[in-house]
Amino acid sequence: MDHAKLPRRERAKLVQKQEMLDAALDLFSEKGYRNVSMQEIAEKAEFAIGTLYNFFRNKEDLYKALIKEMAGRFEEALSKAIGAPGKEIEKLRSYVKTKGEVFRGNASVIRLYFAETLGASYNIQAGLDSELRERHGTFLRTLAVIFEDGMRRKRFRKIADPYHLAVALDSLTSALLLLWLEEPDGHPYPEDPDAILNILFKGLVD
Amino acid sequence: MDHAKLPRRERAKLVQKQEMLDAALDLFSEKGYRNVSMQEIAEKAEFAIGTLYNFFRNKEDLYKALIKEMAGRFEEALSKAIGAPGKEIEKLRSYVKTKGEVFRGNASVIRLYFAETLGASYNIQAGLDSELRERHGTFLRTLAVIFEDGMRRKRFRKIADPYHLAVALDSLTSALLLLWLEEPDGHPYPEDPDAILNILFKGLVD
Amino acid sequence: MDHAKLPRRERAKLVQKQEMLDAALDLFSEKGYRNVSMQEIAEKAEFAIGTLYNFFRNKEDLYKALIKEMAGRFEEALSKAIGAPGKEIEKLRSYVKTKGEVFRGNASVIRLYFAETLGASYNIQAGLDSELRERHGTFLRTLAVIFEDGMRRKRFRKIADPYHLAVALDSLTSALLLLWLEEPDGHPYPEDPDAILNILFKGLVD
Amino acid sequence: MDHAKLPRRERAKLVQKQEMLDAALDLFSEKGYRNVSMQEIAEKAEFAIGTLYNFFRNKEDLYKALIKEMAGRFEEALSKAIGAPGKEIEKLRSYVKTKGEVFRGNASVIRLYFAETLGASYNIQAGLDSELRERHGTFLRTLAVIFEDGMRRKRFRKIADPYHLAVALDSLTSALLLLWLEEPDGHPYPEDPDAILNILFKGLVD
DNA sequence: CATGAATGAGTCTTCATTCAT
DNA sequence: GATGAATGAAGACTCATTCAT
Repeated sequence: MDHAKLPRRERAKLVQKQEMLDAALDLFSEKGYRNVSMQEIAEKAEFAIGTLYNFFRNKEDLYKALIKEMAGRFEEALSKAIGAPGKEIEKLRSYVKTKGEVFRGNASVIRLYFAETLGASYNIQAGLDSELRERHGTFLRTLAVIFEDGMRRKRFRKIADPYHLAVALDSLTSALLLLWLEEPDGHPYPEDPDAILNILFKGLVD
Repeated sequence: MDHAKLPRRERAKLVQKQEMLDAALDLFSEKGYRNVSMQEIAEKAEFAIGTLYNFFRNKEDLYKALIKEMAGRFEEALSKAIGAPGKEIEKLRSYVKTKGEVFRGNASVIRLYFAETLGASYNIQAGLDSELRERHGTFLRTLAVIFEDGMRRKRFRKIADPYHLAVALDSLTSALLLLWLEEPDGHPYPEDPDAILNILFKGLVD
Repeated sequence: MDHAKLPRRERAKLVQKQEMLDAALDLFSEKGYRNVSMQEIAEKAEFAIGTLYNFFRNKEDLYKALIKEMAGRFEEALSKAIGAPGKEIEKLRSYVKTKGEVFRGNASVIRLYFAETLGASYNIQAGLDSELRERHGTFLRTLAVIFEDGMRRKRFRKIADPYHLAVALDSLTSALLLLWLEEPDGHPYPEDPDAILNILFKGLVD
Repeated sequence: MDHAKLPRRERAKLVQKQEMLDAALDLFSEKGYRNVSMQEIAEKAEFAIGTLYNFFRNKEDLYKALIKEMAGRFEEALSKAIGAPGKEIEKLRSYVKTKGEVFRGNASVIRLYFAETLGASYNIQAGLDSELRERHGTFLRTLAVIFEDGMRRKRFRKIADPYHLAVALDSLTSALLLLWLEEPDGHPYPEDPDAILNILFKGLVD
């Protein structure tokens, strides 16, 4: 993120690489891995195809770098959101809010992110897949800890397994974002985090 | 759905078509749309490739038929589960239970189903996509009606938008099934539906 | 070699395959393995490139088939030449004569044959290489047996290791053929086998 | 050949050029012309690829320089061997011995040498080819002169065309060296030159 | 003068689709 | 109506060569 001190040559290379990744992200987001050719990416990024191959060993390599970067960016933002000091409830509100902001600001790539994250990718052999799941699992556990903390401090009732609660919150927000993605007008992602959180906070029958 | 009365010739054709769809489902589930060739499907189904093309106009056509059939089968089971007469709570329990059973019994194809259903498919142009979403939307609205009914009959508290509740339940169960899919031992899908439903039924803070 | 009894379909396939091999042989002979593209071969054989790949798994496969066939044809002719009953001297004469005939009748491919046979091929990984050498080694041993027999029957003097004599005759005839290949007029391969054999038969100093 | 008197700058350049040729020789010997990239050569020689192109106009140019140098080195040694004063028989012994020594000391490049020399190179268009053959032809004629001299001085019987005898000796020694190259243990190149020369010196039947 | 990033033509290979038998 | 051989467009990747720094 902070390349300020690199020699000019190195900085230029990073810029180029980013241009390639950006072009690739746009195309993959729109059409999916197998429906985008290296030629296309090169053209969109305004480089020769050979230049692409000077930066990435092959198509898969480029894709992996892309997904990792994207997933990293997203999860960093979310981790930061739940990492700030404060009560558990505030962390959850921050999570819901940030997730909405981050994803709405990157609409074009969310589908790609979910495609890789939700266990439906046939594009890449082992490796990326497992790494991504690993990371997502770690994040879920961090989220679970918040529920756990809340329970220990008697702020939350022990209504369910904390990990299940983490999964519930994660999947619910993702599902709402996907709905919004399909029909931005029909299914707005709520501005008020509590509109979502109340599903967990308040009981239907209790 | 009911082929009993068709002339023998017609019935034989349906059997053949089903054999092709079965072979295709196996392969697509395992490797994804683009990583399966028509040749492969024909071989697995033990037909000549030309015969495949007598039944399906092209690869995409075959795929669409497949996904529709699969989604139809799944949603039929779920619709039946929530359609049986009974209290709302029982319907929800039945939904959670049935979803677990149906999906665990079709592990190999769930990934494919989610890939198409969760908004991450780049395989097929428009058409299937929207139809599938339409159906899923319809199902969600049916589910929402249950929450609405419960609220109207004062069995559920009005803690949130019924549609959001439907999305919540749908996404939560799907997420848990996906976790189970990745690590069948580490993340079992709960036998007791209430272990999941309590997340909605009982409030964390209330 | 004898396809007369095959069903018509099979025979047609063999004909096609042969047409491909013939086109490939011409091109490889002229330009070498790496300087010939599959596209070129397909065009010369008047098939689509895909058809080529229906007959040969890949370029290497096609090349191997080609070299094997060619080497087989050549060595069969030579084996036959030295296999006919008769005195050792007659066998050697027959060998020298036949080698001249066979190779002069296939001028365009000799270079390719020698390239693969004389240990100078960088085209194909292991496999062909060793198989070809194996066959050539076997042939040399058969040739050596003739010298051995001659010695045992006191028709030849024991002037050297029979295997060395086989190598000598084989390499000498090959070298003369290569000279003739370069300059057909300047270096005719002798009509009279004895012009060559006398180098072995009569001693320079003895 | 003798660079001692050149200005320092010039001498340094020659050293660089030689380093490039050495690296290239290693690689070409191992993998063949088409299977070695300029990048690889540059890396092995520890120069930038651009520098390579400052010394050689293109890949073919580099290859030609290489082959010429190598062939030159080999034939110089052999010419020297048969150029020393002495009886014809001694010259031939010296040739056989030297050829064995030179080639055994350069095992890794012999294949390359034979590939270019034995008429099986498809790497280089016209030019090198003919020059190399020219030189080899010249050498063979020099060798033939020895046989001729021996005949004129009644030391050799006139059993065959002197040029054929030269070809015979050249090809026989080469063939034995190639056999040794394939299986250094199974086919040793004889220590005693007469083991080879006797094939020419003593007659099988006479 | 050395450097090495950029270029893009050229190559092998796959596979959906057609159609003569 | 079934067959499967033939087709050729399309795609991933390589590498000799150039040229701005």
